[in-house]
Amino acid sequence: MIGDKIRELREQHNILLRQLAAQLDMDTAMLSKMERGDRFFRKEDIVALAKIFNQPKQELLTLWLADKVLKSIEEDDFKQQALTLALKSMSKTTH
Amino acid sequence: MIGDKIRELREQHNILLRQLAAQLDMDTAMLSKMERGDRFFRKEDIVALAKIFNQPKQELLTLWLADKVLKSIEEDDFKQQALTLALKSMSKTTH
DNA sequence: TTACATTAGTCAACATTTGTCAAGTCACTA
DNA sequence: TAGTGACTTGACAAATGTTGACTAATGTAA
Repeated sequence: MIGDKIRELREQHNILLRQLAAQLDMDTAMLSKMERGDRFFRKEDIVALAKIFNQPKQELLTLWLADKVLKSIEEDDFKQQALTLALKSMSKTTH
Repeated sequence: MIGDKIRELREQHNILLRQLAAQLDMDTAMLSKMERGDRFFRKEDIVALAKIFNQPKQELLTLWLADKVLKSIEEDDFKQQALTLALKSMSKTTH
């Protein structure tokens, strides 16, 4: 999800994995895995990427977080209800 | 959240921590922490608890999962948007 | 083939979570 | 007051998970 987005942006900008990886100071293999959803981006990387591609930081971070959420409940049924419940319980405590 | 629920059920049934812990084959200290939200229940424990207290499994698991979700995004802004997004992206892929 | 981009696999270092134990608090009451 | 039972807490090691670096494999175009 966030990986797809990053790949899309990278391709639009005609940048190679290796080049982008260099900009983020990470291993090419690592970035490949991240784009493919095998590994997670670090938050700082997302921020850096927003800058590099001139995207609203919040949009990318939201995508990234949503991935994290989905991963945390991977295997389960009840996902939907749990998310809905989490959302509800959040709006109670967050002003 | 799920912890509160379990504690509530346990007290309604007049069972001691130590007794319930024994039924779940775990340390009393552990169960205490779980009820108080310091530690996570394992999924199997929730299932066992549903049986013990004669509750709909799904209801308890949903509470439990929601806790997991909330924990996975603890520190962040964008929580709400991310959850909403996760929810959306889920309903697309889940039939 | 060669050259280059990407992906897959492995592994140790590091981080997080878990379970256990002992000591602690609290409320009650002999 | 001291003793008891229920529960909580903190410290720690063991178990488990995650990360990044590296190398090997695969794909692809010339």
